Parts: sequence; structure tokens; C-alpha cells
Amino acid sequence: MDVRTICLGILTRGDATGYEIKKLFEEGGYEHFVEASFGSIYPALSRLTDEGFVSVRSEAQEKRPDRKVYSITPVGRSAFVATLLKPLPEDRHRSPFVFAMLFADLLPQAHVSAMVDHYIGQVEEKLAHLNSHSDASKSDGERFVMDYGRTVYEATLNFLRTHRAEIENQPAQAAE
Amino acid sequence: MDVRTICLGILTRGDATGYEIKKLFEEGGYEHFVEASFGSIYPALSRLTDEGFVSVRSEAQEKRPDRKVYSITPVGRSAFVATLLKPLPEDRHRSPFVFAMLFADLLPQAHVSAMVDHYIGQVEEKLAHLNSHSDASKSDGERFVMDYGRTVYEATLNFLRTHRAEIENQPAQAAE
DNA sequence: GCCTATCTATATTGGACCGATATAGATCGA
DNA sequence: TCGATCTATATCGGTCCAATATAGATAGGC
Repeated sequence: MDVRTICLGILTRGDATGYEIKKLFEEGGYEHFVEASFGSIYPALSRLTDEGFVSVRSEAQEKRPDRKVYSITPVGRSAFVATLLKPLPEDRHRSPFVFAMLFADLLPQAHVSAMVDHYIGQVEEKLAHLNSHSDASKSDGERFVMDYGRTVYEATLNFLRTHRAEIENQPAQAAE
Repeated sequence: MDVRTICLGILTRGDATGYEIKKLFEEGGYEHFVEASFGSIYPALSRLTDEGFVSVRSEAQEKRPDRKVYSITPVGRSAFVATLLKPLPEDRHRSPFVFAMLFADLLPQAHVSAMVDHYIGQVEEKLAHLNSHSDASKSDGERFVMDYGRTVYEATLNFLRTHRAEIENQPAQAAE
């Protein structure tokens, strides 16, 4: 999903700055399915403004730099819905950890165990972060995607804990 | 994980052409954690050759275009292992479908159901593809990552089948 | 008082990546 | 004969992002 569509979607839920959009990705429990960097968010917001899909107003702040608050326009809202009604791009999953496990036999066993421990820790942290969000104020869609994320993280943890021995106790540099 | 590292890894398992590396991603059951396009594979192989991490030989074929076969060098193999021993980049997951489900309330219910059906079909296809790979000739690492993929796909399917009603029967354009 | 770490806030850049395209060689079914 | 599809290499323009830049803070340690 391109970053302009992502920003439009976020803005259907309420006005936001570029910085707030980024924070939503980092802290909002969305990291299992969406992310964007400042390097793409600010240019995307600029283009959306140029295209008339969003409008922008500056707000001065005391003791803080000014902030630019973006609002979706009616045209932008229609464009967003139209995009969702088209066939969606494929999911993309990239896991350096899983890729590295393909080659566990090339690594010292102690290091493989440490990598598995570290990855389990990362997933536990993400799950805890998801669980820290109360469901009280969530829409059905938000609850659905949070529960989906929990399901995948829990399945991942169960799998790693159950199956880690299968790649940890391999002879180093097995003949291949 | 950058594409050069990915190509190096594949080549530790045996010589391959750029085209074969791409086919491995598409058909090898790796799509839940790694992928690269021709647009990045060929330049990566060129750079690896320039850097001395791989060597290349051309093979003429009857009735087919010539093919370039790449082999990892001892220096390349060491570099690959050294890369795996460093801290790995974070996983990245991008799911336009899950992102769209955040906004299910903006869409006609029939369309939401169709999107869920289509996504379930895609995941079922990926799972069937994974299951089509016999475990007989797999290394422990390969078995591990295939089993991991199955676990995640199965958890996904179970979740979608169980919870789809939570976003399908919403009033259209709920007040927000 | 200074320095480092961290937060808030916007913006840009160079390099990596990729979908599309190009070129060139086939087979197969209608 | 033609269109679809496969094999095979390669490039390009657009998108994305980590890093960097600039500018405004607070807080804690020395």
C-alpha cells in the first residue's frame, strides 16, 4: 500500500500532523501490518495537499516548533474509499531472522540460541505492546486487526518455543 | 535483509542463475519471509561479482538464451556468515488487506466479505504451496522455516474464519 | 553551567528496491 | 499463425527509507 493511501486512511480517522502519523505507526499497535518513515510521510502529505485530497493549517506552539495539521477533504475521502475498492497489493513479509534460520547450520550453536532468544524477546515485546492497548475505545476494525496481530504473535511464540530445538542442536557445518 | 546478502545465502546452497534465484523465492516456499525482484537480483549479483564474493560463468544452451551461473567464493561465504553473526535488521510486515480492514466500516459489507474471502483464498493457496514441498530432502533449517510458515498461515486462517463476522456485519458509514 | 539523552517537529537526500519494460530465445495450444 | 507462457538477462523511473539537517524543548548527570 503506498504511503499516500496510508496517510489518507489515517486522516479519515481524524486530523493529524506528519509526526503524529509516524507515532501512530510506532505506538499504535500497527507494526504487524503497516509502517512508513518521515522520508516518505512528509512528501506524501505534500503531494496529497497538492492534489487537493488534504488541506493543511499551521499551528504555532509555545516552547515547541510550529506544527502542520492535515485534514482530509471530501475529495480525499472519496479517493481513499475508491482505492480500497480496487484490488489490493499483495502482502509483503520480510524476516531476516527466519532467513538466517535457513542457515543455522553455518553458525555456532550458541549464537543460534542467542538469536532465537533475542527474536522471542522482540516478539514478546511487540505482543506486550499490543496488549497494552485497551480495547475500550477501539472500533470494530481496530479490534479486529489488533486481535489478528495478537494471534500471529502468539502463534509465532508458541512455534519458536516448541520447535527451537530442531535448529539449535545441529552439528556445526554439517556436510551438505 | 539486503538483496546481496540474500543472494549470497542462496548461493551457499549451490550455484544458481539470477533467474533460478528468483524462481526459488516464488516457488520455494519462502514467500513468508523473503523476496527479491529481477530489478534488484541482477544488480546485486553484479556487485557481488565486482566485490569478489561470487564468480560467474556463462553457459550456452541449445534452443534457449545463454545463462549466467553464479558461484559463491570462499571470501563470499565468510562474508555471508559474518553478516549473519551481526545483529539482524528488524522484520517488516506490510499487509494492505489488514490495513484495509481498519476501514471496513467505510466499505459496503458485501465488498468487505469479498475481500475477506479473497484474502482467505490467497492464504490457503500459499499454505497449499508450502504443503506441496516434501520434507524428505529438506535440511533442518529449511524444515524449520517451512513449519514456521505453515504455523503462521494456519493461525491466520483460523483467525479469519473465526472472527470475520466481527467486521462484516457493521453498519455502513458508522458515525465516528 | 555544560553536556548528553530524549522528545517535539518539519524537511531533504542518496542509495536501495521494484514493477514495468526491453530484448532475445523457446514451446504449446487453438 | 497467433497468443499465452516459459526461459533468460538487463535496465529504468518512481517509491521508499535511514540518515541527516534544522529548530524548538526538558531532564539528569557531572
